[in-house]
Amino acid sequence: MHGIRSRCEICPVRNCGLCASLDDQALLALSKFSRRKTLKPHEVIFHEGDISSHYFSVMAGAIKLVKNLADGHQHIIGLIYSPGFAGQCLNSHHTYSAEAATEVELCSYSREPFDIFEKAHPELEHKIFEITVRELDTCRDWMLLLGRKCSYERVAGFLLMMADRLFETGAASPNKNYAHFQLPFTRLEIADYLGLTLETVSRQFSLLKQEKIIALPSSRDVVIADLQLLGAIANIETCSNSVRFDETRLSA
Amino acid sequence: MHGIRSRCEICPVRNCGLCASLDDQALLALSKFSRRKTLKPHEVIFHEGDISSHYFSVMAGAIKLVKNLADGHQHIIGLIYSPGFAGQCLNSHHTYSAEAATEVELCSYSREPFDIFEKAHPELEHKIFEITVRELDTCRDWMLLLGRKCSYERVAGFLLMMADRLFETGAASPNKNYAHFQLPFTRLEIADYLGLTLETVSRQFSLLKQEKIIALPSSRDVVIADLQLLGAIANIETCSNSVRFDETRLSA
DNA sequence: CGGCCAGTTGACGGACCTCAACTGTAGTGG
DNA sequence: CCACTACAGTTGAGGTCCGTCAACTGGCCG
Repeated sequence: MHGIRSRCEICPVRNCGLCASLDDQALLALSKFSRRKTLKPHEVIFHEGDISSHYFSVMAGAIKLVKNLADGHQHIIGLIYSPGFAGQCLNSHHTYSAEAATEVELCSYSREPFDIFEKAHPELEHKIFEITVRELDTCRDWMLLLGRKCSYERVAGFLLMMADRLFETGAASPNKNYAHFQLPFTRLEIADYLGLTLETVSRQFSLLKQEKIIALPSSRDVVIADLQLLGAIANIETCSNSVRFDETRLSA
Repeated sequence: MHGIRSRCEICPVRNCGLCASLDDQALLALSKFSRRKTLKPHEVIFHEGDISSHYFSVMAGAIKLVKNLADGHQHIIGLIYSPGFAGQCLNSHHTYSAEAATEVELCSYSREPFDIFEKAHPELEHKIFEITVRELDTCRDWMLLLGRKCSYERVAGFLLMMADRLFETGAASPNKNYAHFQLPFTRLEIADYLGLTLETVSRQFSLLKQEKIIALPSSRDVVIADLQLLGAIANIETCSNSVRFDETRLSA
């Protein structure tokens, strides 16, 4: 019991995740049906179609939400970073899969006791509600990207999102015009997130590099040299309106 | 006072919308800062960037959520039918616009009193939470459509969604293999919803018609002749894998 | 009748996908 | 140490789906 208690006290997301809404006493009760897990990249957390038996808090790292297609391709419909929450709240079955995108630390909660606990703690449900609303907002932004933007803009949007992560976590200063980070994804994963192929993603990386908007010391090592310009590209309204340097021009 | 009370009592969504979570007394309190509105198609409910001052219940008809692009194009990121809910719950400003898709009856609530009221009525927040979770689910399905499906599949998916509406509202029997309904949207609106152009939408309608999967007595009057087949097309995993009849084949 | 708008259909070009060859890096084993 | 494999990533060639532009049809209304 004491062990559980102290486990939560040193939790990295005690004050910013789900649990931030709970006092110590409630947290202790919650911890009784929670379990900590560490996963390696690509380990499956739950699978599309499975019965939803647990909820998950992301304490460190990131997980990806995936819809699988019959031909082996997949589409990534969401990324959840720490502090984050995943799980099917109303359905009995999962409508998508989840797997570790990086090395991940999770806190898993058995669904039934959690649901009961949640009813007794409206502040917890409110917290999950907040998370869901934000998720819906980013999901709708992504719909615009998938529905209306060309590959160049999509990749720019993706890199911008990655850079924003740095600022959110305080790992970089938002008023600077550059950013530097390690990509935790392969070109294929990025493609599956952007609705493109890995070749197209690679080409757009190369273009951005040639335009000196980014630099690639190695393929996973991204330096954004001009964040403002990248932002302008990502928000360009239509592809044809944008003045951009494509392969035909470069080869001319 | 009595007028307001009786107004809610005859409300078509009293027992299925937001208010279904409330007893008569709470409903009376809510009605004090609510107002009923009727809008014609294309009337704007709120605009992207505006301060969010109201929430809305959709009592009859449908509204569309829209992101506008600089070039005059727009992308429809969601449709909300009765009974439904719209409004920006956490942000101070709207991140998208909303307008009447059909003739619409709304119930609008001033945001500040509603937020206070909601805190005192967890069952209301729970209801909104439920609606948000479902919205997120359909949003993620739509991401798959936008990211991975070809125009033929998208249009099939759209028509299927329209048909599902009939079954949900009880206007048709779900075990039948056909459906018949009036489209409340122009080809352009459908295109803006599917991330296509109106010409492409029109072509796919024509293809489906030639395949005798649908019939079009008039352009807005859709008869789905083979719902199962339409469903199979909509869920086809990749475009290239699908055996479908395209223009090249038809012209051969 | 003419004007207007929604919708259809055709011709053409371009962006992206497919297939394929190649490079670079890391790991394994002789 | 080098050969060999395996895999991520890059780059090229060619084809196709869909967007663009344009002409045409049909219904509606003054």
